[in-house]
Amino acid sequence: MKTWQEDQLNALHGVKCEHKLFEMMVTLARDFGFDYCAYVLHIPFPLTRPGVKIFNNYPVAWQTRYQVQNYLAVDPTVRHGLRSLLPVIWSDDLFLSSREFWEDARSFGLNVGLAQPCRDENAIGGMLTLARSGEPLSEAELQDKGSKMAWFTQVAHLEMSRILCAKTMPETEVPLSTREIDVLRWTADGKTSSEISDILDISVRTVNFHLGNATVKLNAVNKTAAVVRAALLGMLH
Amino acid sequence: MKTWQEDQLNALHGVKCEHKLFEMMVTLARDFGFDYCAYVLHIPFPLTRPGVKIFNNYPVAWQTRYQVQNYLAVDPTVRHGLRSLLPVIWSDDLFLSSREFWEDARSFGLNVGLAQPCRDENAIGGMLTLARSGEPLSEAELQDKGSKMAWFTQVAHLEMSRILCAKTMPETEVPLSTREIDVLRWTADGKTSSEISDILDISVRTVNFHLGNATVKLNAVNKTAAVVRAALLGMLH
DNA sequence: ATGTAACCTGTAAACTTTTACAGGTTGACA
DNA sequence: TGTCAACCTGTAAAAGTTTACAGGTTACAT
Repeated sequence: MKTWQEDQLNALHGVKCEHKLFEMMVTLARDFGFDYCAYVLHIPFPLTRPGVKIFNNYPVAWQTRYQVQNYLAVDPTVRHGLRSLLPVIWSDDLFLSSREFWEDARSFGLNVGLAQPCRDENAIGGMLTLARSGEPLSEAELQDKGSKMAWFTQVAHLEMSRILCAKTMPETEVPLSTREIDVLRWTADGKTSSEISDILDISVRTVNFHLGNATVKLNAVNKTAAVVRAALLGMLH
Repeated sequence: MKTWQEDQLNALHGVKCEHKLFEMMVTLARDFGFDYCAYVLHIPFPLTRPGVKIFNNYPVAWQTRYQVQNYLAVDPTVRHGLRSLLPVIWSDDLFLSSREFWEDARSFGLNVGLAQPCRDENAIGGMLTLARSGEPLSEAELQDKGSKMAWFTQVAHLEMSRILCAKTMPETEVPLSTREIDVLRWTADGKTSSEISDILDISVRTVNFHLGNATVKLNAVNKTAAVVRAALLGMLH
């Protein structure tokens, strides 16, 4: 194992293609002591059918099985990653409610693993899983690698989400005007158009005008959807 | 300097009081090689007047000066932390647009520092700054400490935000019912009550009933504010 | 058995949002 | 000088939201 340095992470910066980026992550994972590497990206739009992208270098047979059995819906690490930012280590305990899944995974040589979730400024979630067939995780290894893995996850996630956001959600790139942001912010706090017109000292018509423009820019169907998107994407901070 | 171990971070877990927690962070920062430590927590509610909490052990004279001059509004590290998750190192470049502030800070012995932002599941932002008067930051030190600091920040932030969320936003603790979440989710995607009544096969009255209950639970004034809160707080994931 | 949380439904009036229409000013920049 | 982005304004009808009122069922735990 090479010395695992931050330099190697810097190399991830600016990569254009998500597959190329994932290949680099696989190499980093190997240097880090893990044969397998998986990345799950969670784009929370639309909220009722959020997008999930999965990259992994697991055995192809397992990849197929995971999809056929729809294990994504069962996988406790994925559910964990949606609610927490703390790392989890694969264990019998973790897979209590999905024994079948866990046994199935192990039959494909996926014995030892840990997963580190993270978030970015746009409410987009990511989770890096590192795994291997052999050598169990020791306390010493966790001590040494825990924080590095969190950092690896964060850096990889920022790059992945940059690439995939631009590709799948062009509206995140459209800049809102100052007034549009003002009006959305007050709307997010529950003010009506007429209240906002008083606050900003403009007419109700103008408030609705800016709201309408922001709604179009954000590719939303009404102000509620617009304001949720803008808020989650961090445009109102 | 003691060996800086993850164990020490685990000790942060479960602390009840934010001041006690910050004291522990100061100790960790010292062991880590920095005399000064500052933590900024950003609670994005209401969006038009977000809450900011600051903890630091800077010289008292500087703390006063920072407040009197309202440097919070100028401080480029704070602005950076609101938009990015990457660390920044204090440098002439960073403070280009606020030379006065930077010179003032250095006159109080704040010469060397770096800041690491982070986010949690609830859209609450945090930023840890570590600083000292002496020894400049070397490449080797950054290599060694970068990922540890990110992890330190993350762990400290989760604890801080746990403590302060419960204290300042009791509505984050109130659990929403399944139906309330369903209805809020569809609303967040821009569906009207009558569309949702078709989707869930319930009456329009019932949709509005759940929306109303959720609005009260979330301490919001209307469904728009309710849905933004729920979404930012991660309740709709 | 009694309570409790979650769920479900109706009506009506007052208010707010959405969507058309149509028109204007200002300041920056080439 | 012309173009552009950002800003501003009006009216009116249709659709949606909010807030009262008032009533109900079901499942589960003490």
